[in-house]
Amino acid sequence: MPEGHTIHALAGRLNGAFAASAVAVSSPQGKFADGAALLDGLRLVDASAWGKHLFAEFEGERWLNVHLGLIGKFSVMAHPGGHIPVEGQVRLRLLNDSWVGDLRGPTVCAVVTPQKVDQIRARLGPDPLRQDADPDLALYRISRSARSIAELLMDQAVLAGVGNVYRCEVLFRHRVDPFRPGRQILPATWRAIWDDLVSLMPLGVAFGQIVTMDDQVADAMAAVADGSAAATTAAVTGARLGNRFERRFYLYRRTGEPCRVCGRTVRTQLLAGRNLFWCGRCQRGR
DNA sequence: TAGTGATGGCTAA
DNA sequence: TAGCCCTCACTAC
Repeated sequence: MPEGHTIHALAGRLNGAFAASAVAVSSPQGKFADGAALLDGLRLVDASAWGKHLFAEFEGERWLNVHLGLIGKFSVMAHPGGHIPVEGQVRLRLLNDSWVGDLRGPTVCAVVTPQKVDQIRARLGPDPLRQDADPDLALYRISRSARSIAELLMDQAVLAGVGNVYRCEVLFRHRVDPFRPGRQILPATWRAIWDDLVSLMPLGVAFGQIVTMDDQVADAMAAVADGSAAATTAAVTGARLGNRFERRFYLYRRTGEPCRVCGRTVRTQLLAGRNLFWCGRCQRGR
């Protein structure tokens, strides 16, 4: 489920398991053998996320850059010691005395220089999950574009970390017509969308699932406020996440079903190669 | 049990 | 625009 929240949660898990320790790095599959050799035995300084990119800094200014793409998985689990069997195509394995991290099916897995890290970050838009994000930079790009707001929200150079689910759901939450050109989006509308993402996406990180429906959002926020989320602990121990809330959205993958607000049939259309879902009645004129 | 689509994005053409 | 990565939940049979 790799939208940005997944990668931020992953960075946290990697830090919890490996930070400040020397890590045995290998490539059981063999495709990353050269890169693994460059990192093997080095100490992990810090892992962080920017949008859907993961950056893990090792000592000696060597950075691991991972992008999960659509089907990639990176599992981080506690292990009892001894031999840990390899299952499937493990591109990268991180290992210390207590933890094992197995990466499968990524689009990107590379050792890069600090300069390259800067280069990748420079081409990404602001990430609602980062403190240093500047929403005005995204607005600048949106307000000068004739492309639809639905396309712009998915363009990682405009906004980093949002994928198809958050895109569909946040446009509905603000009743914005997904086909409206960026240049016709009011700054106040953009600001409301941004602020909403800043509220919603940390819930995705905390619970390991995308939560966008008002009732679930309220429950999730209450759980975070009283400290009972405990998702970080669950993540580090390898417990299964994403089961706390029923998987339920306003629109995403609900083609043909009634809109939960007005009852009109949820529509879908391929836009820039991805399925867009929207309500033709609720999302008009904004 | 086999088949399919997907919460991406890079790269070659 | 199509292929690649080659996982995993879900569906149809």
